[in-house]
Amino acid sequence: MTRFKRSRQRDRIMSLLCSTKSHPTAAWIYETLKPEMPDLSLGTVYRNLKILAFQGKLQVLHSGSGFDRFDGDTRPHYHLLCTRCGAVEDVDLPVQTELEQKAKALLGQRISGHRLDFFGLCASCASEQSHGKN
Amino acid sequence: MTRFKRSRQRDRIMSLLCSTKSHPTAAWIYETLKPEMPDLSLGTVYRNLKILAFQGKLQVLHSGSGFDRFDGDTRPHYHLLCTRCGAVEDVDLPVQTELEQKAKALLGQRISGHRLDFFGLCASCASEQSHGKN
DNA sequence: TTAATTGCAAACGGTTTGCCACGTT
DNA sequence: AACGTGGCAAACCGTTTGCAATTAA
Repeated sequence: MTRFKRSRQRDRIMSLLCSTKSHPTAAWIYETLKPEMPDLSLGTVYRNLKILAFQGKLQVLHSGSGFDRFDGDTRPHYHLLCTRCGAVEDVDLPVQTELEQKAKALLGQRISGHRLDFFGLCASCASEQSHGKN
Repeated sequence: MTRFKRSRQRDRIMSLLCSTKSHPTAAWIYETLKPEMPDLSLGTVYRNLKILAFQGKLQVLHSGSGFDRFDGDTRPHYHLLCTRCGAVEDVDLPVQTELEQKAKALLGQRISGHRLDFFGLCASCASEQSHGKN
């Protein structure tokens, strides 16, 4: 795993990730690509996601709901985790750099980053709820 | 699972959790209690952690490092996730309520909470590193 | 030609669960 | 007596991995 060769599968996984804002799971990527790549295997999806993460071309999101999600947007940004359906939505709040300053004031210079996740309802669950169709 | 009965095992798991700030894993709890409760099983530890979480007597921390950690301190507070050894440390930064206000300004009233984790070195890894004993 | 990549299926590892005996109320 | 709980072991499920065949460079 030192010098990577290109592969159809990896290219396609990356382009799919860049074309969506849905922060997909490995299973969703697999199922989405399966029709156009009938031989694709789930192991290949996982292997390539790992390589792409290692190359810094995607972010892994450990949402806590059991399975990981993957984000083709590698810029630091925050997320909303839907407490109803598990979806992940971007929150376009500027990165709050002062949080790390405050933490450093307490713990010293050993902070290297932070993650901030909001909990609540994604757009679609919120609209369903307000329409009373539970 | 409607009306709980007390049990030796659950009481002990809870008291152990309250006596430590180490945010233990289920496996650590199991191994720590095993000497004094030789018949204890890991399944029982998991079952009781789940019940205690349901009762709101502990917090589950999805650190993202594979296994969950459990926190007997149920007050909202922040954590430092050690990027070297996986340990979890408390960060006594007051809860930043304005973060949710800012998020609500962007997304509307569908935010119900947030979690903020810092990444960096725990106290013990930081001191090892500064002493050059890598 | 050489070494990374793939598909497949088996293995992994943290967590959950079915079963039946036991303990609590 | 009624029913939650415990121990045990098997099942679960997202993810990883060993292997032989394929493919990129």
